Amino acid sequence: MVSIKDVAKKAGVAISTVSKVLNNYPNVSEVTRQKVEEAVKELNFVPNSVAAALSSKKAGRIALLVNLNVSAQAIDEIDMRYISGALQKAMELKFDVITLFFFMFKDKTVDELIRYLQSQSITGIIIYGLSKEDIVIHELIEKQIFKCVAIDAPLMNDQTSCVSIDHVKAQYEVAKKTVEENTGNKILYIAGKKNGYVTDDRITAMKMLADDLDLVLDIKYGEFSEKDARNITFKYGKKSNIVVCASDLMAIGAMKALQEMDIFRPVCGFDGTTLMGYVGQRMNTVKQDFEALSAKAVEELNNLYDGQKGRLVMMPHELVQINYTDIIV
Amino acid sequence: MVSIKDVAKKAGVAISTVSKVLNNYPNVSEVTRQKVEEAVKELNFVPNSVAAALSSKKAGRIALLVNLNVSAQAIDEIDMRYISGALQKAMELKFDVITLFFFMFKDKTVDELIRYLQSQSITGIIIYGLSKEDIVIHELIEKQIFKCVAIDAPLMNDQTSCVSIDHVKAQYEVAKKTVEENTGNKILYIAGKKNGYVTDDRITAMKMLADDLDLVLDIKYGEFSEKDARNITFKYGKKSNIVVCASDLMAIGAMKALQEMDIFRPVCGFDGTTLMGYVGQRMNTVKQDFEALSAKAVEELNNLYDGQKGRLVMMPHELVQINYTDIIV
DNA sequence: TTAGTAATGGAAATCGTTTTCCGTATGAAA
DNA sequence: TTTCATACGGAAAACGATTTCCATTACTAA
Repeated sequence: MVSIKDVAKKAGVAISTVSKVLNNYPNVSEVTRQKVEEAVKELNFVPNSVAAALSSKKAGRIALLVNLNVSAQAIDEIDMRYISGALQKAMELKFDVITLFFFMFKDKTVDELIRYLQSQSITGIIIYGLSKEDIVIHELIEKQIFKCVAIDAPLMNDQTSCVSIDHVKAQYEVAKKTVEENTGNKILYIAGKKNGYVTDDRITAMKMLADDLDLVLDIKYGEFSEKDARNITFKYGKKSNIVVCASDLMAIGAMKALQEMDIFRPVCGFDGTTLMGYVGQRMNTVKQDFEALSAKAVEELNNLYDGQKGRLVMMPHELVQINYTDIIV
Repeated sequence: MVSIKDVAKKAGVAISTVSKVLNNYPNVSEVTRQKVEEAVKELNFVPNSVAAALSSKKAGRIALLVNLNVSAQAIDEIDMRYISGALQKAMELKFDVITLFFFMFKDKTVDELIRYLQSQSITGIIIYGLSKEDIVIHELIEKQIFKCVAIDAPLMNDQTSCVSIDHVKAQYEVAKKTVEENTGNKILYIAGKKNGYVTDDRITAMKMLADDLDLVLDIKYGEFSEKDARNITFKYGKKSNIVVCASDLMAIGAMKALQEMDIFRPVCGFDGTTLMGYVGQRMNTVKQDFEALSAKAVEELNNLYDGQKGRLVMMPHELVQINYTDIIV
């Protein structure tokens, strides 16, 4: 294995000089820089990131901390897309990524979690799927030991940023559009899990809308699952004119229930996932670019490393109308 | 951060002794071992795995090398389950895992890939989603630089094991059952991607079955996607009595096409994914325990580290019959 | 008692970087 | 020419483990 030492020898400079070139330090003359870069190329040198992580506290080893939507018997396209977007961007920015799941730390204390992360020389974290009940993670963020970016959870401090779409606005818009395109003022809103940040935002939006358009709003909580939405729709669907769901998966569940009850109601979804392929009727939904969101999160983490203070980064969303045949054929 | 040095001091022994205790070396008396373990507990010491990886060539940093089924507009529950199973087991066995995707190394040479892995101090690899066309990965395996476990690809050498279900047997069984439960001898087999290891195994099975039961077999290749299966079924479904698919997702596509053509054909799937929830008709399928497969792969990698030679590890599968209502309600 | 061997613990080198700190060279200003 | 500041490059100490090799000690056998 070719090391920095070999490069130094070949270029006829000291190890430290090579390191400076590699990390874009200022105090290197153009001539030396050239020599080093040539040697790097000739030897096909790739720095050992493990060694770098060990010696440097600011080297970019980051953890992707994911809360899988396990309870929902869901097909987690969304998780996958978040992960993939983050990994791609991380590679681009030369971060090392370790993917971790919440369930791995069930019954662990913050301190245990911190020690684990430190044992991995991790200095930055990207979190998603966080709900208000995940106390340990919240404690972790508060301690500000690591640089942190939360996706879809409005948590900010000096070391912590948040990347998210405007869930209030998005939910408001998509629901408004659906209401305006149809008739009736009795809305069944199938919300997500209680105490989810996203859930609460969207409920806020629905209440605003109900106020603005003089709607009667019936809110029911459920997992982000087809099953829960289906059951809720069976119970309460008949009494309403329109069903608004907190996810596309839920929308499908609602549609299936309606179909089985042999009644029609406009249904509105959220997420814009490829699940849309399974939709049996036309529906409005909010399309999120999950890859872009998580990529942005990695970028923002990079900004934090560069000394920027934590902040809220808003990403755009898109209103789309889905029709079964649009997708599949 | 508490280091091995602190533990040594607290226990009143040398650093090397602590390391020996930690790694279960023989030459340590019971008394010393006790002292050290006590110190570890009191200080809440967790060894820094990055440092370990740097100093030791046998420390367990492994890469999970995944070929995402991107082309298929698929919802990759399967990928997710593979990854999650592997991560869990890896954590149990104290491996560090880095998750990598094939597409990250597109247009890269083997040597570049090797250098990258070495730069990460990676010594073991788990691969899945490998097709016969992924030349670089095959070269990587042949070089035997890393310990390797391939899932669903029968590649073995001293450093390489394979973990898989018996795809020939499974495909044979599930198709046979479906044929026997129904009438007709004209089978449309919607195979997976050409040059997939799994695809070829299953085609072998179908040919055997055709021979044994005197069937007329029509084989069509496609991506593991709903769309491809749907299109194929549109074209060739009518001419056959039974449709056998290489995945559940494909089975759904086939069913939808049949539904749209307003004809009925028994359809048989493969995988036993939660996609089953979307099935509109009863179907037989092969249930794979993806988590168990990838967990086994990690175990097997561990065996390789222990000096075992590469080998083939067969995992069990299960024949199940799915009905829409079984799943959702 | 003595020699020889095995069990045990410790000192120090090593892994491949980063980073601090210091010395020298270079140039400009006096 | 001398002086001083600045730019540059190098030596060496981290980082936190593992591992080799050597020095004890303890024990057995003669």
